[in-house]
Amino acid sequence: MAEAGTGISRSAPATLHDVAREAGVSLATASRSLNGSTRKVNEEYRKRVLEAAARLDYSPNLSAQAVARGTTTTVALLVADIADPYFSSIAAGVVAEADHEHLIVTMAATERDPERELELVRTLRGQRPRVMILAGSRPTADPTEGALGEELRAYERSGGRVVLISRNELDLRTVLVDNFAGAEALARELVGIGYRKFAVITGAEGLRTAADRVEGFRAGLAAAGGTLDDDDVIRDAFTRDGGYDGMRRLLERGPGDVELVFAANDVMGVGALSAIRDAGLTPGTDVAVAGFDDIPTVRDVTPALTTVRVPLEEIGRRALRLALGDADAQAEGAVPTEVVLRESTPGRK
Amino acid sequence: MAEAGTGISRSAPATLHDVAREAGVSLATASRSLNGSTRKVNEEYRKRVLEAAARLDYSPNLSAQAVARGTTTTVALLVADIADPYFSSIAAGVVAEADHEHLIVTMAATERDPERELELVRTLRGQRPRVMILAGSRPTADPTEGALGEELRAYERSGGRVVLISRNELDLRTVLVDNFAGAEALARELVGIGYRKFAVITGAEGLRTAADRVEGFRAGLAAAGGTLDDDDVIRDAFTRDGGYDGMRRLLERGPGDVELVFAANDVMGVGALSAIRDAGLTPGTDVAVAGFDDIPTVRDVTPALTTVRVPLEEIGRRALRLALGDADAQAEGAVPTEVVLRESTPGRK
DNA sequence: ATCAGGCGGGAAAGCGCTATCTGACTGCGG
DNA sequence: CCGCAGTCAGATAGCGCTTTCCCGCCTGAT
Repeated sequence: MAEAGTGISRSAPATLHDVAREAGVSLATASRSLNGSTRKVNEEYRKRVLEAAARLDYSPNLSAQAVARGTTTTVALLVADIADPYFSSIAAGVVAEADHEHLIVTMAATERDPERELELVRTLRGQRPRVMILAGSRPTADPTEGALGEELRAYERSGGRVVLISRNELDLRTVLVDNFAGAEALARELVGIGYRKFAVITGAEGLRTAADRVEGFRAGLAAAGGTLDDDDVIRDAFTRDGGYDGMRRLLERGPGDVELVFAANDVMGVGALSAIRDAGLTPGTDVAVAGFDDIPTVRDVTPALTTVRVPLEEIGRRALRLALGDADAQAEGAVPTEVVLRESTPGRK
Repeated sequence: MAEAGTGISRSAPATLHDVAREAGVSLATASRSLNGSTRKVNEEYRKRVLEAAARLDYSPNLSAQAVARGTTTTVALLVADIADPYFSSIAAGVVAEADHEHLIVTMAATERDPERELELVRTLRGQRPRVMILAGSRPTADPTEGALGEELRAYERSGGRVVLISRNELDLRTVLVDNFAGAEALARELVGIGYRKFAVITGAEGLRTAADRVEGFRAGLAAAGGTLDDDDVIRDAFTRDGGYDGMRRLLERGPGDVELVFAANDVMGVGALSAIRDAGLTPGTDVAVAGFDDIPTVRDVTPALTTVRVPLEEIGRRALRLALGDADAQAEGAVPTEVVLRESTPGRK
């Protein structure tokens, strides 16, 4: 077994064949004892196989099993950016649930590039994952959208399950977050505690999630009596730096009479807080800020950020359950959200 | 091809066989044209194969390739907690570099449980990944350590590559972070700007990374002239809540004369800031705080947290390069760190 | 003309498994 | 005492690929 040269023995991992030989049984019996089968195996034989496997440190080759069985134990997860707390929280949920189902998660990052996303879906299809979860919305008017839909449908036709998170552009299973209702509720509450004049910082035009949040916010204001001028809707990257930048631009336009800025997600909100501070103002007091998502950090910034809680990890879990055909997950509607008022929006009454 | 019943045609994905038939060539030629080979294929044939593949929307079955080639394109990544910014930043680096090398990353979370870690390593070995990256240190005196080492060594013997991140307990390739030097430098700088009396909040005893940071900090103080009483070293969970809790305990002991609290990582530091604030004090002014890692959020908390920058994403990239035998990565020593002074430690001179 | 030698397509032998099929052996009713 | 159904180990035919190996063909040197 030892190879000449290095002196370090380099042995290929034990195969089922090795185990069978070591145990003195047939390949079939070894397979049956080690990896469940409907058939019964004599207790004596099974024991011998298990011992042999332990002795040889046997570990079944998942690729070979996948080929033979025609099905894998893999879940593919696509996110925009792994380091973004929004996505890493979702990912944590997916991984936790996958682990529970004895599935393995493979992960890739689209970097918010639709072309890359398409490319990744193509590559990951090669794995024949049981499930494919796509998180993070893409521009509504994306030229590759058709191709992506085509690709995903082909994947479903071949037995795979696709689940989208918070994006229903494509006609596929989706874990829907009620962005509209959440933002609407937020707007009402903010008006309720005395705010009247609002501005919004959001992502690029056409980002579904962002658009829903802004629309919901608008609807809430309309109903409750707040105002939001069209040119007080600032667009920038859907990231922390985008939030910082958007806020800076807003402030540069002169103080104006904006009382509260709604950032379409928390990372932008956090960036906005910093921009306000860097401009020499006091966030909360001089300009109130609210976000969306309730990522872990927002309770630790100062002032703690008012936001709409989205149960991110639960969404990840639910996405996987939905893909696996869990009846409950199917039945539930959009994921409920909850307004969380904190110090970044002190009451004005 | 269409199945009766549902009316929805459900077709298995095209196989290489299908492509070969469609193109009117042999399996071998199809394989050679689609997935590189040393051998040349007639341009005319190659074209026909490529067209046929496109027409059938062929996607090579990676499991089958893995079985046939005896090698995969998979990288396995183990982290303690995916939602923790420390790990998600590292993961982002690994994924980015993997993508660059056309490798696929599978990810699992140990939840900081050594038994689970061992279990996961066993499972993931079944994938026969080319590389296995373990991030996050484990207790030095862990009973399963021997078993883990055994498992990893067996994996290496079978041709795999293990890389550890910031933990060198096991005799394996490691991306080492110079925790000691970083903390030492931090201590010197803090003494330099006027601090004298310190406390530390760190993780459970025996956590290598945490221990190195505390030791380094101590060494720096010893050299520069600061003091740190033994009972001013608080231990708690190595998480945000652990930091909060540790700080709370420290404050409950009465104000004392501690000027600056060094938290062994940023998430603890952020928790500590919140604890200070919740106790009615002003972090930075009443009690200064410093952390370690420079995770993205720390520049957005108030006061912005003084810390030691660790290039987390770069570490992830480097881990993979190291595993793949990149000469540069081999040659480089420990990852350098850099002290970043911010408002949480205003000068006292 | 002749033949060595490259070239490149196709047949087929695996890769490590699972699942179907085969057949030896049991036990039981008639 | 025969036959028949029921068990369960073992042989074997795949799964979707890659990679020899074989062999016909064309080239070009002799």
